[in-house]
Amino acid sequence: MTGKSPTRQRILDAATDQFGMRGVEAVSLDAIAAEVGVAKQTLLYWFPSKDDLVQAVLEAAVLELSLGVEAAIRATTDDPLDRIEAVVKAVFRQAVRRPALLGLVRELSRLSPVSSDRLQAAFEPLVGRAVGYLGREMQAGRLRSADPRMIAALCYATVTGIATEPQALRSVGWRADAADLRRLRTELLAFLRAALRP
Amino acid sequence: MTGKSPTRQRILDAATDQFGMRGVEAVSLDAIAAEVGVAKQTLLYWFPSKDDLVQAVLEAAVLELSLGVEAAIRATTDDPLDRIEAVVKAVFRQAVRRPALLGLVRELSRLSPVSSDRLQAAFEPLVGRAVGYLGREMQAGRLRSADPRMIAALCYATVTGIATEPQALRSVGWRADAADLRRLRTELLAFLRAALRP
DNA sequence: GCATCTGTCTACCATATGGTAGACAGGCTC
DNA sequence: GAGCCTGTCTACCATATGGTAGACAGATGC
Repeated sequence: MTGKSPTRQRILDAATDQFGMRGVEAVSLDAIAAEVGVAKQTLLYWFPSKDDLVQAVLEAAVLELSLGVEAAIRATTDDPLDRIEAVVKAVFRQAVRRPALLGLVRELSRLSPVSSDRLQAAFEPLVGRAVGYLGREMQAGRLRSADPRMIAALCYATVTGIATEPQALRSVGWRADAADLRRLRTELLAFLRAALRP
Repeated sequence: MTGKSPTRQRILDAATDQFGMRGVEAVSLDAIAAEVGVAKQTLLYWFPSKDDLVQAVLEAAVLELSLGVEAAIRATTDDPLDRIEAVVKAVFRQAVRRPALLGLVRELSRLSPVSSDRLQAAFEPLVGRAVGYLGREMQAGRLRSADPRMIAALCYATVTGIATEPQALRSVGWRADAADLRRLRTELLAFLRAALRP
């Protein structure tokens, strides 16, 4: 009943990937079960309904993202631009390791208002800290002065957009290999630095 | 058989909205028909299959976006930052008038490789012009020098992210009313100017 | 007046989907 | 070794979905 069953974990992983890449409503329980190599009823044994599965996926994803970001923040200097760079790199690292993670956030935010509220509540601590931090650094003159909530939104939109739209980005000539991804990350960091410098 | 039937147009509009907001696979033909106030068979009369409807929606959306952007470009000065601002404003205007338009692009890019290729082909002319333009302006020293393809990707990701994720943005304190949207657009323009200035 | 065409509808159908009921195999307790 | 718990499965079921077949009402042409 705890979270330690390997079957449960494999279901969670597969669901995260498929939900994030194709959308929650577009993925059937059968599809997830087939990918795991298990009967649908096994899946419903671990997660009594699709909604339970979605919620479990959400919690795991938020935890994973939060831990990665917090670790990145702790491991860097005090300079806000360095910190932001560290966070972006951490998010990118996770997006590479598991491309569906950030897409999942968007998918979940579009389901029901209930689901959207759950998502917002789950991310609130992380977001609150980020907005507070940006505000203080702006006041201290170490970042271009602006509305910190809006800047957080812009950074979020840019990073998420880049990290989750490989298909869409192909239409602007992006090649979707590792080298291009690295160059894109480099450009993104330069872009953010240029936009945020005081 | 031409595109002038009002019923056909209403179906197209409703499908654009629903596909863009909820995802193509998550929207049933019955749901679209119900919103239009028509029987599903009427829908299948105008668009023989769901895939036909998706393709028609794609073509109409690309046309609409392209026309708006081209008009904005023609109506502005030669300064690249002004031009970019005009394009962003045009895209925003369309995103406000029809919130699903940009979301639709992302949804379509995730369906099948076939659909993704159609999308890329449809946007190629517009994107090609934009990348060429950015490259020339960078060479002329009127924009910060960088890889124009990457910069196009970043601008696209930022604008699309902002314009299509109102739900997700609520988690960073965005309020989703008209005033907040205007402030967000203002910040976005300042952000882009700061990032692109030579 | 009558045939044809156009646009919409009702009646179905095969399949897929989320979910229920319950069988079964293996291990644990006593 | 009898009973129970755990994890997985097969067999169903009600509903929703994309799509087909064909009826019907009104306009058009001759």
